[in-house]
Amino acid sequence: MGQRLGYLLDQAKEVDFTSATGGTRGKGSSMKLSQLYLPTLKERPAEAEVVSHQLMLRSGMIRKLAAGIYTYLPLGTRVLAKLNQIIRAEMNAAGAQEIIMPFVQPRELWEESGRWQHYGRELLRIKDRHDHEFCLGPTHEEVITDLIRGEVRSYRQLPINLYQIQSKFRDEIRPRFGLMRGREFIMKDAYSFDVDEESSAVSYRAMYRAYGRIFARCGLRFRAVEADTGSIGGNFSHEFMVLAETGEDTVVNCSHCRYAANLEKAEMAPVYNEADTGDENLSAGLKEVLTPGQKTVEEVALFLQIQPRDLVKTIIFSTDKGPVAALVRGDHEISPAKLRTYLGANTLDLADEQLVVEATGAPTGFAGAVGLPIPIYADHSVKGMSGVVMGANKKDYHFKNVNIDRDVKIAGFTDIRMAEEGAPCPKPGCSGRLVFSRGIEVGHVFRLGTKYSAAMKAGYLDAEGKERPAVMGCYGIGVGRTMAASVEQNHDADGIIWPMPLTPFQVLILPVSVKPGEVWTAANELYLRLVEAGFDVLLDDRDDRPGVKFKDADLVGIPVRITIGPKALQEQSVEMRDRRTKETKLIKLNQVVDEIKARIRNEMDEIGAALTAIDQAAVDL
RNA sequence: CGGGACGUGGCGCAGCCUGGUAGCGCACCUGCCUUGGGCGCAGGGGGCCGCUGGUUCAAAUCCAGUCGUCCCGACCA
Repeated sequence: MGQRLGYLLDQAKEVDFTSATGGTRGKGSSMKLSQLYLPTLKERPAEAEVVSHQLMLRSGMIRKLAAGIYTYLPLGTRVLAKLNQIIRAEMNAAGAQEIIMPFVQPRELWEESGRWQHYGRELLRIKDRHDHEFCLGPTHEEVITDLIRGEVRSYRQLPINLYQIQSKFRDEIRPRFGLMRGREFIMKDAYSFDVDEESSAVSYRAMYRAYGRIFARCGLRFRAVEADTGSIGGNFSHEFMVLAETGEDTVVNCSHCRYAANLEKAEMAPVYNEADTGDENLSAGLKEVLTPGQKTVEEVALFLQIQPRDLVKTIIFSTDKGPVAALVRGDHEISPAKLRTYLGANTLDLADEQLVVEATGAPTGFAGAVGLPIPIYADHSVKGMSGVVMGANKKDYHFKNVNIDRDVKIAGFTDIRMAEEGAPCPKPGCSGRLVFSRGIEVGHVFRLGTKYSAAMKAGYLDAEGKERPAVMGCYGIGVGRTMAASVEQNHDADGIIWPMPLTPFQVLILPVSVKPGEVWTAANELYLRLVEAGFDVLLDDRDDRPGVKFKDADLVGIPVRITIGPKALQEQSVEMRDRRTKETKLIKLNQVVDEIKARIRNEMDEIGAALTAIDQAAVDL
């Protein structure tokens, strides 16, 4: 585990955003490709499915050791170092302090929080030689809370915010997609402790803002969205999503206002059942109809010759507060996360067959809300529906002509359906529509409240001398995943395209020949000059054919490539190529430094503008 | 954990159905040649065919078990 300290080693320099040049301070770092451990792959490794995984393997950034466990090679490590540098700068600026907590954690701590039982098989448990039980830390709430409770006694010592950049281990059911979902992965995690909710909200806003700055400084296109808190607990959270076509998550945002949420959480302005079913007579009474073996909405709709929207689905869930039923229109999807939040339940799972039979008296597929003895919650869109079809709680039967208001006892109407693209924005007065896009979750901020501090007795004495639990927040960034997300967002058919702030090197010098001669001499002179000027420079001094070097250059994705060939050199010129735009231009040797500076400044100015926008935006959380 | 697939030189794969000599491309080594987009020619090295057991005169190939890996689902930074 000693190598973990390696994260502290930081060769990457701080990029100076304030300088007019947008360049870097001091001398740049340098490397000759012949000395660099850079095993590139021509072919796609069979194990890699997603593009970031393929490209990071092919470009020699990472190698797999076991399922979901990776080594970072020199180039990957350089990217990590730059990313970590940005994270540290922003975390420190936001008032957090860096620490390093143990990776191996004792069972007792996890029993105190109750998670030794609840965390499940994701928690990798091990025994030492004395048969004492430990786990590999999947997260560090327990350790940090233990640390704090030992030292913090007074409100005068709060607030405090501590963070670390460390490996975590989660024995994922199915690791996949390379760094996107590993079992061992690097995470930046921060924990804040405050005297009360109000102060905790201040800490939260500081982190929210810091996160925005971090991802903006990485040069990534991202969005902060409202999110569900899931099993970590708490009641308020945001996810930071890097936008990429290949993202696993759906990001919902408003076409007009700044509303944004993840799919399971996204709300819609209530739409009441505007579509009357037409033929059905409102006064018609309930009618039982035979629907042998017709279980799904599609089957029943087809069988009865109606539209799915004329049906109401009844879904049974088991929660820590007992079984409940949820009602949505046949053509709608339910969001379990919304229901769980609405109920204030800790757990909510789809009922198994046995519970469905117990609750409804019928096998799955025939559940209905009429006369159902458990609490029933319905989506807004169900309100006022009449003449609809619903399960009859009896095998092979459904009801027709159900009138919700008349026939069903609803415990509450609320928004529990999955948002749909084009639905009206939930913000009052906003006329926008919901738009969907794809994203990769790279950061998540939570307000935890006192869940852990209360359970583990991390309290302090307030001004009145009264013992109170500290109010916590926790804030994570998937560091390796952010790196992968950058590749997902920035690549083309030839390889990676690094954003300037994360790139392992800013400039690649590619002499067409390394035989003694003018080309080679010019390449070396330029190399020294660019390093002196402060750039991070890689020199491809390998004695290979130019084609090989060009292919590797594109694969690895250094943003600026300077090609030195005999013809242009006659004119005291070299070729400068922009990896992103593929623009190529001849520039004079004595212009190279200025041209590269301009190129870097160009990209940094965009980032600067994004930062300004973040700083000026109101954080109305 | 349920469903699917795959383990054959460093990488990508064929061979397996129909048992008998382990093969191709890339990479690697030597020499020549070439030098602006993964050149060309010649020579060469490297594989317990994931592992264990069974069937057989004989197993990469058939059978059983086991381990590993990947994909789809339920979970997550």
